[in-house]
Formats: sequence, C-alpha cells, structure tokens
Amino acid sequence: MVVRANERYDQAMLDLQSRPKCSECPIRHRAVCARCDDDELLMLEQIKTYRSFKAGDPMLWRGDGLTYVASVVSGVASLGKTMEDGRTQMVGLLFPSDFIGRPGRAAIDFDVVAVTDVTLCCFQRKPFEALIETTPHIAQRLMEMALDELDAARDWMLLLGRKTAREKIATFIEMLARRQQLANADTPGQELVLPLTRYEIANYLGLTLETVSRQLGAMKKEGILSFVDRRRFRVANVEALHAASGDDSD
Amino acid sequence: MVVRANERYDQAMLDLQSRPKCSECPIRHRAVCARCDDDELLMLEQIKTYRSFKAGDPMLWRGDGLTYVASVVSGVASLGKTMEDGRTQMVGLLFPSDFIGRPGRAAIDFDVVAVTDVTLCCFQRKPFEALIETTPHIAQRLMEMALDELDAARDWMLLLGRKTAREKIATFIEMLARRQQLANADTPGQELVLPLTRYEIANYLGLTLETVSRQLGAMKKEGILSFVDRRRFRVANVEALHAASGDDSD
DNA sequence: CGACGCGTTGATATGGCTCAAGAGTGGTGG
DNA sequence: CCACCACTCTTGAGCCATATCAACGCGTCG
Repeated sequence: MVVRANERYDQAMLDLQSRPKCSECPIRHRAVCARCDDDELLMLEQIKTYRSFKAGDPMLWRGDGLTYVASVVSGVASLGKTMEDGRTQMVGLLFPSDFIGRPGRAAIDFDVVAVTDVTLCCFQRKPFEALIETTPHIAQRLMEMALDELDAARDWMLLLGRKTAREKIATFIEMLARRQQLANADTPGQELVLPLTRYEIANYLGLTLETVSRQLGAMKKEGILSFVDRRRFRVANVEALHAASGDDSD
Repeated sequence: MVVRANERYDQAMLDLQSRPKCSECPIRHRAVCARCDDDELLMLEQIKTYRSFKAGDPMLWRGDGLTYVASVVSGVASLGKTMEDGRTQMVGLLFPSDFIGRPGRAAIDFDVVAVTDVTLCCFQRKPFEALIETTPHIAQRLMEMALDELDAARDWMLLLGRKTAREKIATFIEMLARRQQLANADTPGQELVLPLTRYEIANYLGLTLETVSRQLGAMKKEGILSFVDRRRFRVANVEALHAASGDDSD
C-alpha cells in the first residue's frame, strides 16, 4: 500500500526542466520571492528548476530527507498526517504561491501529496539556505509566510475542535472561494471548483465522506450552492454561506 | 463578563519591575535568546522589563495593539479563540521559554490568558524589532520557534480532528509530562501537576469537562495515573499511557 | 460491456454532549 | 471554630450529531 515517494520523484526528475522568466511568473508577487528586487530575483532564477506531478502523486513522504524546497506554481497539494491504524487528517492545503519545506530543517513530519496536477518551482535546499543568509527580503518573507500558516492552522484548530459539520463545510467553501478568487483576481461570483474529492474534503475537515456529501446536498437543496457538476459550483447565496460558517460577522 | 485586558495590564505596569541578570535566567538557553552571545544578551537586557499576572488574568485581547512581545519566564498561559455564540477552543499553551507576539505584526488573532500565575520577560516591540534586524541569532531563533509552533499546531489538528476522547487525554498528559520534565530536567517518574482545570483541559482538547473528568477517572481506575489530589498526579504506567495516545510507537 | 472510482442515500449504532444532581474543597466572615 | 458559599469536580441518565455499514447510481476507461 505504501508507495515510496522516490519512485515518482525520480520520474519527475526526468521531466524536461524548462525555466521560465521569474518576472513573468504568475506567483511572482505572492510567493517567497514577493519582496525580491530584480537582482535578487536573478539569483533565485539561477538555482530554480521546475517540476511537475500528476494528481495523486506523492511528492514528499514523512521523514524523507528534504533536498529541495519549493513554491507551488500551479495546482493544489495537501499536507497529511496518518495514524498507525490508518486514520488520516489533512493539516494543510497548498495553493499556488504557497511554500514547501523549511529552512534549517532537514525533514518534515507529514506527507505532501499532489491533489491536482501540480507544478513546483524548486530550489535546492543548500544553495537556497545560503541565499537566505545574504537576502533579508527572502528571510522576512519566509517568516511572514510561516506566521500566516500558523494563523491558518489555529483557525483550523477552532474548526476541528468546535464547529459542526455544516459550519465546517461552509468555512471550507469560503476559504476555497477566497483562494481561488485570489488566483484569478477579477470576476467575483464566478464558477468555483472543488479540487478535492469528497473523501479528501472529509479528511481536511475531520469528518467522513458521507457527512460531507450530505451537507453539500443540503446546501444545494437550500439554494446556497448551485452545482454545475460534482466538482464545479457557484455560491448562490453568499450571506447564507457566511452565516452558516459560524465566523464573526465582521 | 468581558473584562478588558487593559485594566489588568495597567495594574501590572505598576508592579515593581525588577531586572534580573539574563545570564542567570532559568530560560536562558531555551527562549528566544537561546543563541545569543554575551554581547547580544546585554542588548536584550537593556530593553527588557518583567511583568507578572495572576492566574485568570487576561494578558492580551484579540485585536489589541501589541506594544510588547515577551517570553514566558514562569507559569502557563493559554491562547484561545472564541466564537460568537460562546464556544471556545484553546489553540495553544505557553510554557516557560515560549514566546508571545510576532515581529512585523501589530495584532494577534486570539486571546492570551494567564492560566497560572505568570511572569513575563517583556520587550517593547519597536526596539525589539530593530534589534532583530541587526541580530541574526534572534531572527533565526524566532523562525525556529515559529516552525516548532507550527509543527505543534499540526499535531494538535490531528488530535482534534481524529482522536478519541481517551487518546486526546493520553496525548495531553504525555505533552504535559514532556514540558514539565523539561523545566526540571532531572527526576523522571516524578509528580506532575495539571496546571489547567477540567474545563480548560476540555477546551484545549475539543471536549467537554464531563468527558475529561470521566476519562481521567477511567485512567485512574485502570492504574495508568495515580492522583495525589485533583491537580497533582503521577504516571503509574508509562507504556499504557503511550499506547492510549494513538501516537506512533517509535 | 464490465469494472472501477466516485458519489449519493438510507438504516442503524455510538461516542461524546447535554442536562441535572450532588459531593469535595477552600475561602470568608461571624 | 464552624457555617456558609462559591467553585470545581464527579457521576448518572438520556439524547443527538455524526460515524458506520450497506446498497446502489452514474461516468469513465479499458
């Protein structure tokens, strides 16, 4: 059952490694490089390589040595923890511009899996860490991103510990809408996509897939969400969705 | 019901602000200053002030301006989130050496409350941030501590989302034992203290106080824990406790 | 066409919550 | 020193939201 990450990893290594210009990168102003000036960007450009993964591919396995750190350029990846008896909990979702890997840490304590097809902008860890030393813009941005993740993790703790199934779903949809509208910064009220299966959503929310299915069904029936197909939908009633999330009204 | 933090804050301001030597500080080698050399320590010593809070005192309120950042010198503090209808979830526990406040962030998104009597080593935020710029040892340590917190938050997400009441309690006791033995680094198998009430434990674990009480009672009956009084206890069977935690055996 | 992955829906079980009563414990004031 | 009160904790009984178990539908792909 346990497929070692390395098989896929090696395969990915063989991909043609094109190297687009950083200045034209879609995540240029949100990723770890956000604050870099042109000179610094050039330094990064020299040590970066692109790498892609198919939906479902394991990207990094718990305890694996981290030879690379990376930014998600496109696609969605999950951070997941598994217990001995097979219970699993997703502890993070990575969208474009999010960062994988930790300076000064050789390993991670969870699995990283490609949820959709994913493209990464990878930096070899050693040169990247060296670059941090001399580039405060990157160190600052890394710190900021770590703190953002910490805030997000704590919001999720509230969700996991205290919210009802319905509130969890509503909060999840709102989060999703926020992240997807960030990517294509215009057109509000647009069509959204669930990048995760019912099982994965359940996994993220501390529920079962049946409960997720029922709650989504209920919100559809109530006219809060309208589904185009199983994955694509629109938020038909933004206020009702927010009211159902249990979050502050402000 | 909502007591503004500032009342207590002002009161604390009036406390005599003794300023012990950093070199003799009990958290010298674990706190944000862990990597500082003697010169750097001296810099910190000049901008630090001590401040104490009584058990139950609010220390910082969600959204409050952060004029100070601080290390916990003694005592235990909690980070808590509250929903509109009053449901609450603790999202972190601060033990001696833990850090409060974020460089580059003017506010926090949760409440900080003294669980026991607490002494803080406070640094005014502006001078502290200036010091970070010139002192990589502090910046590095801050990053490391933020990443440790992130790891802890993710472990807690697994606990909140997937563990049973019994596993939650067992995991909590193990965490507590680890942190308390760190503080007095010798004598294993010693007497431990629950710094939190049943209600607060429940709050941390995403349970109700009744469930906490029942589970602790069960573990007592099974001979895993032996209680001296309601707060003080000993782990009578370390293996059984760990087996009950649901964590990996390694 | 069959099989498989994914999702829906229904029936039933159950862990932990809710509500309620009462027992320790510690502090306070007469 | 005792009586009383407030607070914390324990214990019991019943209930409910969500899990679990099970059957089936619908697309897609070989």
